[in-house]
Amino acid sequence: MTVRTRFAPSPTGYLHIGGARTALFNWLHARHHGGAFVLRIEDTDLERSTPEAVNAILEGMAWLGLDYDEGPFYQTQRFDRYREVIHQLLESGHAYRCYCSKEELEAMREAQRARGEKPRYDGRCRERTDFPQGEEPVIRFRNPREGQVVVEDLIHGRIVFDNTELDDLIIARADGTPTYNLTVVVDDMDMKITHVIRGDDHINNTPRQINILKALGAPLPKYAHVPMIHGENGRKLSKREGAASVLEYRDMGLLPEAVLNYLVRLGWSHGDQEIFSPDEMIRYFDIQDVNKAASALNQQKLLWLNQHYIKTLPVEHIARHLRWHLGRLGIDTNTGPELERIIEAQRERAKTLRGMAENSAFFYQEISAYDEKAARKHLVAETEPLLNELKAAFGKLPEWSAERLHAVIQSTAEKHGLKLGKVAQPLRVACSGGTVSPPIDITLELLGREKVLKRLEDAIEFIRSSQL
RNA sequence: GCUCCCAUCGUCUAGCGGUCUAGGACGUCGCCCUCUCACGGCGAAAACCGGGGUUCGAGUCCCCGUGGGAGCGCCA
Repeated sequence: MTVRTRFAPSPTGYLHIGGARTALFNWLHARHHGGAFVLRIEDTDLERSTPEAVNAILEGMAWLGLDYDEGPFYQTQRFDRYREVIHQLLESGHAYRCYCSKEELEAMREAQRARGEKPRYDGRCRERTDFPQGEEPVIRFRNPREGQVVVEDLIHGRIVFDNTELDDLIIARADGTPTYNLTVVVDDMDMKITHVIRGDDHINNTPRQINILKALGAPLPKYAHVPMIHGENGRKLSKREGAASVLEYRDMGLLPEAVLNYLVRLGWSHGDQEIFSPDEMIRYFDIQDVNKAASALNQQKLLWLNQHYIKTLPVEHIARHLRWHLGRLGIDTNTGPELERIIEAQRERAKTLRGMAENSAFFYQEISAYDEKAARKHLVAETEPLLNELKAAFGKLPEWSAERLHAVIQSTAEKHGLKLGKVAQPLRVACSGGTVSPPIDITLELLGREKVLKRLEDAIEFIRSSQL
């Protein structure tokens, strides 16, 4: 039987890091087995679902490169089918109408809690034969009252639930709309899902879903419940430390390759290997190797991976992403050096593409203001003659190359009995606006003679005017 | 409260009864390289939650405890 997995987010928020990993594992499992990966949007909660969230999910998946073979399917478009199944369940006696009011149910739960019991529906409408007028009933699934449900989880192993722990859950609301546990079951059945890979917060839903599946006479999928992801502090994921949209990771300047690599290593490993290309992930991934314990997010490692990919991915590939980030900063890359050359010069000193874009802005646009501290230290009276001298020498250079530039800087430093840094730093501040840039000779070469001379002139002017 | 899940360095993890004086990675701390920031190189500190079993032998299996987490909605 061919493997079929699905990712079934509810569009009530953005695609966060935990959801992204669930999607990734489903995708990997399907790809590894040459099966199909289905995307299903669980939007039955009309109140909380939004089209923006749907878009964020779709966009996030696209950015990560998690392509699906079928879907996106929307549950709101399948209400007729759910109604049909609910009827079927009613007909076969696997479901019944419940006329209990919300207040009544709340009172019941209250009493159970007071007795130290687990709150659950006691089945008081189970055998009811009268049909009160007025009240619209909900439909409940008639859960078996004896025996056990055994889940053979691919990650956790055997998990056993007593049916007495389960109650008769609502499968249709009073307004006739289906609830989660019903729609999941119907969809997984109809879409012939063979492997349900989801967060382990769903473990407790599994026996209920299995019972419904059995009542429907449907084959049972295999289950794999992946551990949760916690925030940096080891506690529940909060918005600011990763629950944010994966699109925010994109905006932050991360490469999808890095995010994917980071996510796959959260709860899964292949010996001591740290770096995985998508192809390698697909080749080595086995859902059974996934860990059982929750793992905490570690931004440092994510950034390290990002830097790794910035350093090693083909320059043209980085260029596509960097251009996008420069664009966001309002920078037109036609006004300066070739982007690929910037990347070669910058890739070893950037943790994020956004940082790289910011640090490369001076190649394309004028320096709006010198870094204050840097100017105070390097653009001072003592350095003015130095800059003057360099400017004159640069102006006469027969060839504008890093080698020639380096020679000039070197000899200037020697002539004044200075270490290279004493000359390089003022130059750097004058030409880049700050104290950080690629090696000075390369920076100058990339900038071009015209801009360098102009900026030296501006710097000299700056020194003079700040002395008044 | 009840049910279920989980437990190796700060973090991600290797380990699937002997090869563990517990390996790798991020981070941290030294040293080297160096025109800035970085990259890189070398090195160091750092963990089997506790207690009982099983076994010739336990990080690895079982039980209990402790500590985390999830679920218990006419949310998904």
